[in-house]
Amino acid sequence: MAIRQKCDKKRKALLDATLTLVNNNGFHAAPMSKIAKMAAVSPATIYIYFENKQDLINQLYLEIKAAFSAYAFKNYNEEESIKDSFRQVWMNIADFKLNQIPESNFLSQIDNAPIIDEESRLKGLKHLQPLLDLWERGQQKGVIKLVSPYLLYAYTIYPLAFLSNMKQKELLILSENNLEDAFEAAWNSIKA
Amino acid sequence: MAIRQKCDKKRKALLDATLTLVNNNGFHAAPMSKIAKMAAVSPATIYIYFENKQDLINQLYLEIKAAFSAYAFKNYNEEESIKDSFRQVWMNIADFKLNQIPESNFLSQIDNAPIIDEESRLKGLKHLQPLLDLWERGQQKGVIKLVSPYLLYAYTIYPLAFLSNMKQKELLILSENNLEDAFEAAWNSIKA
Amino acid sequence: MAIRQKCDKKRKALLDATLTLVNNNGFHAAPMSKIAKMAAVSPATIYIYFENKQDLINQLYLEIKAAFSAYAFKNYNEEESIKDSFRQVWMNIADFKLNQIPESNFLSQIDNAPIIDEESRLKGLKHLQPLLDLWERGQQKGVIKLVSPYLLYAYTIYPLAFLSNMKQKELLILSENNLEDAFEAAWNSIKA
Amino acid sequence: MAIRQKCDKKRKALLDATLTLVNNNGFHAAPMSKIAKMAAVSPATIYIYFENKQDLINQLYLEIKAAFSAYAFKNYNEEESIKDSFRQVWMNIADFKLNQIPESNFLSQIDNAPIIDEESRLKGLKHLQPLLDLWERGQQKGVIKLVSPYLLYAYTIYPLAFLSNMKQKELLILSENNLEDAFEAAWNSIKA
DNA sequence: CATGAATGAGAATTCATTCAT
DNA sequence: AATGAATGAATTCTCATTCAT
Repeated sequence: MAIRQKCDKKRKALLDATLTLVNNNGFHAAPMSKIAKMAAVSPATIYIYFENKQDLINQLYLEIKAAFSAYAFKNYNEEESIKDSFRQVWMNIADFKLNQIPESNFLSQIDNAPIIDEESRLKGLKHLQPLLDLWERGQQKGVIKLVSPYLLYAYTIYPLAFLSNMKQKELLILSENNLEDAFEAAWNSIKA
Repeated sequence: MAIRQKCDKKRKALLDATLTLVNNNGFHAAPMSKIAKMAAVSPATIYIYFENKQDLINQLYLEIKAAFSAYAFKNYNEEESIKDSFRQVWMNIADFKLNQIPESNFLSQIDNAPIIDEESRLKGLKHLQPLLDLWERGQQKGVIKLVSPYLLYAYTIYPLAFLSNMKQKELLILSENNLEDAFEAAWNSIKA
Repeated sequence: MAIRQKCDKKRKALLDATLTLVNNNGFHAAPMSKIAKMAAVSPATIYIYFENKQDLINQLYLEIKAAFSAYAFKNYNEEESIKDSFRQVWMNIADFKLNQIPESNFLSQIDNAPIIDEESRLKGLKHLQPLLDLWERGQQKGVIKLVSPYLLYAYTIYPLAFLSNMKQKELLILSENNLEDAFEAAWNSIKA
Repeated sequence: MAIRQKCDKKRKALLDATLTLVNNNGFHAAPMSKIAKMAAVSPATIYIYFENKQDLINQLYLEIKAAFSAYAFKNYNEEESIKDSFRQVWMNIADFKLNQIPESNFLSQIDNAPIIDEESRLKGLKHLQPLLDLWERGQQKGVIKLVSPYLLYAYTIYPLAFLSNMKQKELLILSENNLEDAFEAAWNSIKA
C-alpha cells in the first residue's frame, strides 16, 4: 500500500534552514522552533528526520564536509606533476572557501567551537586522504618539505579560511591573478 | 580610593570563569548561573560588573585581545632588520597560541562565530597596528611582497591557530627547531 | 464472515502491549507510539480498533475485569454450604491475584487513580453480583454478619491485593497452607 | 545582608497544589504549569524548591507518609493491653483514611502505580515500626496469630483504604458504632 | 556592594491524533 | 484495513535578567 514517503525535500529544507540560522545567529541562537519555521514544517517533524538537535548539527556538518571534499578533488588528476596536482586541489578549495560562503562559514564555526563530538569530527576528516597521499608522494620525490602534513595544511589550505573571511568583510579583493599569487605563496612555504 | 568599591577580584573571577566555561562547553552552554557559581558569586552580582551577557563576552574578548597584542610585541625592537623584527613578533605570537591555550581557543571560537558585535571585533583588531607598520616598511624596502596585509597575515600568523589546535589534539609536536622551520616557511611565503 | 475484517489479533496485541507498558512504566509513561511499536502496528492502526487512548484503556479495563470475574466463579457451586461456596470464590480470586500478576496490577493501578471514567468503573463492578448474592444468602441464614457488603469485601477480598503486592516484592511467601490460613482469617472477620 | 528567604510558604503551596491536582486528574494530568499556576508562582520557581517533577512527587509522598505515621501513633500508649493499644492505632489510621481524603487518596494512587522509585517507597515504610513491634509483642504473648506482619496488615489496616473509597462514593456510611464493629472484625481476623 | 529568590519567555522534545495514500 | 509521515499543542525544564533586602 502506498504511504506518504519520508521525503528528502523536507530533510534538505531542514538542513538548509539550520545552515542559514547557525550562520546568521550562531549555533547558540538557532532554536529548533526557528529552524522548523524556516523549513516550513512543524517542530515535531524535525524529530522524524533527526534524533535531536545534536544529530541535526552532526549530519549537517558531515554533509558539508563531504561536499567540501568532493569539491576539493574535482578534476583531480594524479598523473600530473605534484605541483600541478596540488594547484588543482588548492584552487578547488579556494573556490569553495571563497564562493560557498554559508558552507564555508559553517565549517569554520563548528571547527572552532566545542559543539560537535569528536566522532563526527574524525569522520569529517577522512575525506582529505588523497591530499595527504599527494603530499607524501611529493615528499618522496623530494619536492615537498619533510614536515608533518599538519604543517603543510596549516600553511597552504588553512589560510584560505582567513582570506574568505576578509573577502566577506570586503577588506580584500581576490582576482584570478591574486589567487595565482596566493597559490605561489602557499607553494613557496612548503616546497622543499 | 573609597570609591573603587567594586572589587576587581570578582570581576576577574567572572572573566576567568567565563573563559573556562566557554572553552569547555562552548558559548551556547555557558549560562550565567554556571559562570556565577564557578566565580563563587551570586548571579545578580554579574550585573554589577557587566551590563549583560553580551557585555561580559565583549569585555572578555577585548581583554584577551589586548593581552594577546601585548604579548605579541614583547621585546619588539624596531631597530633590527625587518626579518628579525618580524621573527620576534611571530615567535611571541606562536608562544601565545601554543601556550596560552584557553585564551587562544577563546579567540578562535569567538572569531569564527557570529557571537560578538562588529564594534568589539574592530576594537580588537587595532592593537596589531605595529605589525602592519612593520610589514609596510618591509614592503617599502622591497623585502616583503607587495600584497594585502591580510594575505601576509593569512600566511604567517593565521596558521598558528591551526598548529595550536593540532598540538592540543596531540597530533603534532612542536620543538624549538620545528618552530624555527615553521617561521622560515612563513617567511618564505611572504618575502619578496 | 468477510465482514469481520478487523482482525482480532491486532486488537489483542494492542491490549497486551498496553497492559505491559502501563504495568511497567505507569499509565503516564505508556504513549501510543510505544504501544503501537510493541504491538508491531502503526500508531494510526490503533485508531481503527479504538476511538482514542481513553477508549483503549477503558476496554482493556473492562476485559480484564470480565476475565477476573469469570475466574472468580470457576467451579462455583451454589449447592454447597455458604462457607464452602465462598471458599471456592475466595480461592479463585486469590489464585488470580497471586498469579495473574500483570492483570492484577493493572486493576490495582486503575482502581486507585482517576484514570477511568465512572461509567466504565461501574460496568466493571457488575460482574461480582453472584458473590453479593451469596453473601446475602449467608446473612439470611445467619452465618454472615449483617453489615454492608462493602465491609465484607474490604475484609475478605480486598486484602488479597496487598498480599499479591507483597508476594511480588518477595516480602511474603504464600504456600497452600498459608492460603488456607488466610482464608480462615478472612472468614473469621465476617462470620456471624 | 538581608536577602529574600526561600520561604516555606511557597514550598507548601506547591506541595498542596500537587496533591490537589494529582488527586483530581491523576499523576499523568498534573503538569508543572498547572501546579505552578495553582500555587501562584512561576513555573521556574518550582525548580528552586524541587529538583524536578519526580523529586516533587517523592517529597510530597514522603511528607504525607510521615504525616500519616504521626497520625497513626497519636495517644499511643504501650502500657495498655495489646488489643487496646492496637485499637488506638487502628482508630487513628481509620480516622486518617476516612477524613484526610486528599492525603489518603494520594497515597493509594502512588502505592499502586509505578510512579515512585523504590528508595522513596522504602523510606516511607520505616515509620510504621512501632506497629510491627506491637504486633510482635502480641505474638509473643500469644494473643495474635503467628503469621507474617504483612498478613496482619493486609487484614486489619489495608481494608481501611477500601472503606475510605466507598465512603467517598457514598456507598457506605461509617458511624462510630460501625467503626467499632469494623475494628472488631479486623481484630477477629488476627487474634490468636 | 552583594545577594538568593523569583520570574516570564523560551528552549528542546514528546504526545495523541490525523492525513494521504 | 493499514500505514508511515506529519503535526499543533503541550510538557518538562532552563535561561538571562530583575527584585527585595
